[in-house]
Amino acid sequence: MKNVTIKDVAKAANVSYSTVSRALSGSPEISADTRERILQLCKEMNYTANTVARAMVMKSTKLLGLILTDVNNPFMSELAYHIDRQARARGYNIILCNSSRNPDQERELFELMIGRQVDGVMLFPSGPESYETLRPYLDRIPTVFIGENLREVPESYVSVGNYRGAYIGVEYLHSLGHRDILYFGRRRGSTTHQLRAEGYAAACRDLGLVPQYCNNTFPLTSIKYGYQLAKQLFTQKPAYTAIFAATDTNALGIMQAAEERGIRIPEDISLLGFDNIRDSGLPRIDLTTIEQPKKMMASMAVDSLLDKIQSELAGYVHRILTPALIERSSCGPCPKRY
Amino acid sequence: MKNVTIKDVAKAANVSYSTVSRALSGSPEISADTRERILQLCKEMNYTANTVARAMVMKSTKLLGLILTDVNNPFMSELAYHIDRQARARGYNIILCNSSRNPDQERELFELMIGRQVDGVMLFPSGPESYETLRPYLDRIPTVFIGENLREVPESYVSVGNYRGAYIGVEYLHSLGHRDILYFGRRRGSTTHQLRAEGYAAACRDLGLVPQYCNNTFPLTSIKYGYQLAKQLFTQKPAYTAIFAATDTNALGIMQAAEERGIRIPEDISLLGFDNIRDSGLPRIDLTTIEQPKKMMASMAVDSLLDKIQSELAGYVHRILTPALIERSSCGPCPKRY
DNA sequence: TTGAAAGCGCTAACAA
DNA sequence: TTGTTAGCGCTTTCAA
Repeated sequence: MKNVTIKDVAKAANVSYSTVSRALSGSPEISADTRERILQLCKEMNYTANTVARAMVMKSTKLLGLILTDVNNPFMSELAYHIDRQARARGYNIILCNSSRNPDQERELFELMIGRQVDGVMLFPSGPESYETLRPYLDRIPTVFIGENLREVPESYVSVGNYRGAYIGVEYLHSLGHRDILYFGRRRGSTTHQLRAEGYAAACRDLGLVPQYCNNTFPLTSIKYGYQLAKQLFTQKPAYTAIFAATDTNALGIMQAAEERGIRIPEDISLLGFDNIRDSGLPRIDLTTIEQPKKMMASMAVDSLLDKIQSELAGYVHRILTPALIERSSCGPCPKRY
Repeated sequence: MKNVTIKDVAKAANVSYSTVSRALSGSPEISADTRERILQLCKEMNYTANTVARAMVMKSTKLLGLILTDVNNPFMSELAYHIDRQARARGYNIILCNSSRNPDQERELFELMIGRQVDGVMLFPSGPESYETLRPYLDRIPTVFIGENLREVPESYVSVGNYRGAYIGVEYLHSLGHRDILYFGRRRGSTTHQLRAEGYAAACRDLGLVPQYCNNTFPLTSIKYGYQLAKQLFTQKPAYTAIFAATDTNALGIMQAAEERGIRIPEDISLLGFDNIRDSGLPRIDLTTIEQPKKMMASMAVDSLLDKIQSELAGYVHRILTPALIERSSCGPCPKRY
């Protein structure tokens, strides 16, 4: 399994190994003749440049760390896919790690990334406190936060306009005739949730609606918790004709609870999600939702990070992408009475 | 952004840098005194060992390549999650790449992995021909194939018992009273599909059933193609009471087409899938299916690969895991008449 | 128990 | 245009 090195090629070509290096790097300080000869030889000998050795002297591994809470989450796996593509297009590869939403692991992973000399890291923070716990590392390695909106924080991030997304969601439901819209699943301690809830509240105010909430008291957001919350909610008589779920996962939980209870969507109540995870487009689910432009987020995250790496500037950039409404079949006109 | 090196620590501790190296590596050739002192100093100075430099001399990066066709596929993202966890538990990290089912990219990625000196690679092959096209690399770098069953090939792989899974699927439908079972979505050119179809055929033979097929003529398997196929299928009068879909994605497409046509599942026809992707457990979908034990596959893949790396043995291992039936709500007793 | 020195495969400055 | 050499940060002989 011993690989061919630059020296082996040099010996075979009867030149010094720096000449080989020049041929490979496309340096102009070499005759076209020898270059051709050497390149040819490299092919024949099956030479593959040792990226690790190069990284040592170049002080750049062309490796980017991607720390997600869980690739298995459909939102993040989509992000991961596009991040890989975009990074590769720019000559970088990805080291993927899952923090499992564990702040300790998150810290360990940063340590690990630094040891691995990655050129930068993209982080899907496990919570709003990640910024604090990772503070010591942030000026040791270029970092871009992604997904979770870290408001007022002097670090680069890319995120969707959560406030705006919630706002247009309410506008949409209002345009369908709904006047009593329940906001479902707001979770304390998540900046993203706060922003969405604020957007909802603002839209209600502007449209003259009375905000109603069903808050998520669980420590995180998942279909299961959404289901449990909704099950409880549905024991009470509804004072709303539409539910705006804080996330698609919440919406999926609501769907399940509604089905069990014989509540029809959208005939009895309209249901609007947020995120547009892959699941939401599945047959039988077909959830109307606010889209996070994941491909664009991935692009922006990689670009921001590479900018940061290349410019060595100490500054930061917040990129907020525009959310869009995806109309499917879970929202309908407001029923006459309930 | 300059990182502290072993030399900096040595200078501060007033020892040679090989002494620092010893302290860090837990070598016994050092007094407990100096070790403590140095370790303490490392902490204070925020020293993080440079893994790249270590890799050069150790000739091991502790990095594993993971080449998937698409992390965004729910089956693969689940695999990726568990592979990361298992690899990390054993001191390795993952470089993730997507081949997008493109054989050229697959080749390039192997080249890339070799250049990066990964200790081994796990490959979800883009097709049965991957084995051939990647042939030249397979003895340059330890490789384990995963997911797609490469029958009769002298390379290590981990896979599920596809034949067996299809067999128990038919048995299950038979036990519900079904006698006319359509096998849906078999695709030419996929070994996995061949094995499943053979298992189906064998079970039919053993149970005295007449096999019926609806083959997938598209170049790959997806919900969309499953839907198109099913839409076409449903224009004809059914001669079956149950459909065994070759994959869960096919089954999801069938569900969509059935819904459009007013065909109820499982009242009118029973539907059985294969894979147990995350989608299948979603509310409203709740597909009965044959499970691929993904966590176990991930474990086995990592373990097999590390075995191969450590033992330097030229042999290969095929690990075939046992599939299991996951009962949900898409299969029911055979209706009296149709 | 510690230090000195070689070397991993490569790039780049300097010489020829 | 080509060769020589130092050095990236580390591990590991070999000497002291």
